[in-house]
Amino acid sequence: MSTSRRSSTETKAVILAAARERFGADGYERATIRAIASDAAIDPAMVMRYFGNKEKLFAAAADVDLRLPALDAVPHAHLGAVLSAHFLDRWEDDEAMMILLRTGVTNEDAAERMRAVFAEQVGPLVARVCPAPTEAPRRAGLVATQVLGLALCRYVLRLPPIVGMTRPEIVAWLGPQLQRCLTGDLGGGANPVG
Amino acid sequence: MSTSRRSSTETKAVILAAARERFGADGYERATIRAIASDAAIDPAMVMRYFGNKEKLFAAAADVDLRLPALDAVPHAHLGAVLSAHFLDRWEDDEAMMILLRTGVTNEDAAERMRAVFAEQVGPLVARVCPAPTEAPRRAGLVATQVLGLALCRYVLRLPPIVGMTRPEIVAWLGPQLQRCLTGDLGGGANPVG
DNA sequence: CGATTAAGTCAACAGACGTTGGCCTACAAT
DNA sequence: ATTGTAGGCCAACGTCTGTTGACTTAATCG
Repeated sequence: MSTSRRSSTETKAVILAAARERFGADGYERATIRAIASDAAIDPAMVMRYFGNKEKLFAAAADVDLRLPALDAVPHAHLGAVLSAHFLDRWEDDEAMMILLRTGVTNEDAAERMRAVFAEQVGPLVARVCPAPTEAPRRAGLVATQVLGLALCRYVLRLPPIVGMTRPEIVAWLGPQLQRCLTGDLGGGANPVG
Repeated sequence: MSTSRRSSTETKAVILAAARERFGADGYERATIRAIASDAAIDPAMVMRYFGNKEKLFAAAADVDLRLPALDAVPHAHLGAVLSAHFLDRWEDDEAMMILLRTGVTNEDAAERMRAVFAEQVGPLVARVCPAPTEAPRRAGLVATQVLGLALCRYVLRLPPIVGMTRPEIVAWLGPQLQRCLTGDLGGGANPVG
């Protein structure tokens, strides 16, 4: 058993897993092919054999799907809460999210990918639930602002007060925030302070 | 004049300016000492002479002061608006902000620095204006969430809908957001959807 | 069995990086 | 004019990076 060889697809998967972990933890530049290969207990040349390139390996590792649920059945008043719980889930079990955030800040390809994710996945969803269709892109962008801001502070910068918040606390906070992004006043009205 | 030599402090300043630009544009790893020196029209060895280290050069370049105004005279209802305008100003004319954001995502030293900025500069300010002093750190963290989320999407990832917002539009949007971070309900109450 | 193919290793390349030490060269004081 | 010194340049070091090509081993098939 210990001397048997892995199948091609198997090793490819192992490499990809190691790559996701390294890219997510270290970002694009500091995640070296040698380190990824070492994590996968394999020779660096194998990585090149299967993925051709560091860039292509990254592209494969940073493939993000938000898996946004269809929100048609959800009452509009609960959209924010549902979305915030969903984003929190995705963020905590899909390393690709962290990869894109960590590398999108330095790498233009990753930044473009991030833009595409929000334009193609969040945009259409927002379009179906927001009052004026014209406002959909901006509202999707504001959702990005909220989600990425929280993820940045909690998972990347690890600001203690934000890390210290429990999951329900975050949902309770982020829910209304997202709700305002989706269906709230965009800032044209009077000062809504009370 | 063209053959005259610069003074020590002068070149040091030139190097620092070039370093700020490069760190801000490229992040820590991709901003090479050679490139910085080239921008400053100087030999890489000079950078070492004056700053000793890449790390020390970075530390000098990433020195951030939010220059937060004293908000004691501002009516509580306008705190969000004042703060959002101030942050927007700081963000657009101090490259150190971008440096910290770009590098704090990959570099642990920069992340620590970012944490310190919000704990030491935003924290005390929030403590003086928020209802319960115990909540100050968390509220400061939430402010960070808002400010960094917006800056990330607008200046780093360049999400088109967010880039397309005018300055007044942003202040009009961010103001109430910050207001809620400072004096609003933290999420303990009932569902505030209308 | 022998031959073919797929999976994996090894050693090395060329380039870029941070960093170092020695060598100029312009200026100021003697 | 001669020295001293501080600002600046050059060439090189050791290391790490992505990447390549030739080699070795295990499984498969005739």
